[in-house]
Amino acid sequence: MEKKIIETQENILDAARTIFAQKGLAGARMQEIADRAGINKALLHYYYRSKEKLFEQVFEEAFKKLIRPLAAFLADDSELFQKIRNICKHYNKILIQYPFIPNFIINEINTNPNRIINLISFEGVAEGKQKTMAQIQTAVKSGKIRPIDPRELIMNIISLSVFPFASRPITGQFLYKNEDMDQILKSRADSVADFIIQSIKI
Amino acid sequence: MEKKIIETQENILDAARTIFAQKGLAGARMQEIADRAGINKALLHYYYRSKEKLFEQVFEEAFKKLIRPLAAFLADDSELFQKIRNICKHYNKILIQYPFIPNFIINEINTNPNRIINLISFEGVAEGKQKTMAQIQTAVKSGKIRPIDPRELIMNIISLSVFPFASRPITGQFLYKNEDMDQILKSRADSVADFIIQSIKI
DNA sequence: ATCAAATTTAACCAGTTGGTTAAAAAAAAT
DNA sequence: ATTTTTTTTAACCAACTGGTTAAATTTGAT
Repeated sequence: MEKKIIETQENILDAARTIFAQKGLAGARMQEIADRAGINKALLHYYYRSKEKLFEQVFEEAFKKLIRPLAAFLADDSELFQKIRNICKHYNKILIQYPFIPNFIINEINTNPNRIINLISFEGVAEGKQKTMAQIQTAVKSGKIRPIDPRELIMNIISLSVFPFASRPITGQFLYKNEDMDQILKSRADSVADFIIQSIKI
Repeated sequence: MEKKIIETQENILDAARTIFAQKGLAGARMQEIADRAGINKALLHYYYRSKEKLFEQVFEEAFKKLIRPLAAFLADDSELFQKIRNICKHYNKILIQYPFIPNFIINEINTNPNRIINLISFEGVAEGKQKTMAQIQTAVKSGKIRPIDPRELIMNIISLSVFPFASRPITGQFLYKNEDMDQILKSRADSVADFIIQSIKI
């Protein structure tokens, strides 16, 4: 029995991820999620009491998928340039897999800013941030890299890693008409890190 | 009489911009838009036949606000570095004014990809793109800048200019707790251009 | 004062949506 | 074979939503 239960639960979550990411909380329909999961509405409510509960689970899971690895990379002991390469490579990999997460999160937090409250102060993300910021400042002082505000550098790394995926429906059309965007986005992994390092190194 | 009409129309559009940007097409309520415009629902429908029509107007207007200046800057004859500075400065200025536009557009195109069809092949944006891409390639060949794929450079410029605004509710919380984000985003205008130019110049 | 346009009031409607319920049926566990 | 759990069926409901209507009222222009 266990397997069937887990399978159904996973079918529901899969469907919910797709529908919520595409249409948001307000635009998603429980009936559509049920259809896509291959079950009926009654069973959907049997597993997840309400749309809101289902959404929260999907949302939190998606949020963690982005913030956890960031926290991990920021907290580790790699040398700065290597750290930058690691983050770029990892975000590229994870966003190839789940390209709709950034837009999904940004949009839903924009709609309901309260949602971020439960998720800040998250699993040592603050410590990692402090650590890497200190690392950047040291690199600046020792003359390893050009002067730059640490937070701005982190912002630039995230922007370059994430935005091309979030804006794909538009920039893909605008810059790469009908070409294989998957391939293009994949190939950015290394060049983005190079772009950043080139900018800060002396 | 004319003035009142225009004033009411503008009140409606203002309200619609705010509500649609915050909640999207699906999440917005006509009643809420009417309330915010200081009128009633009957009058709202008297001016704009349907939610969809009202939304289309707001959406198209927002889309143009981002794409037109991009097309203009890409098409003009400035020297490359100056062009980069121009785009960064202009997007910074316009996004300080309308910070919710990027997320609004990205999200709504993601929800309904058909919306982009009417808006591509837009006011010579393709020509501008070609022109600047050629300019970048020339700069690479002449040894003025390091080798880089022109489209990737354009993507990086847009990413660095736009993403900090789109992701503000999250990155603001994460990187700049409780600080004056307006001031911080404003101050990026020049440093972003420097960051890019530093990366590509020889 | 008169006329036309703008705005309000308030009731109404049909369709949709999240959610419930109870009984039956199917599947799995014992 | 019996019991328990999962799933379906199908009908139902209350709340909400976009949109309409018609009459009354206000407002501005002439």
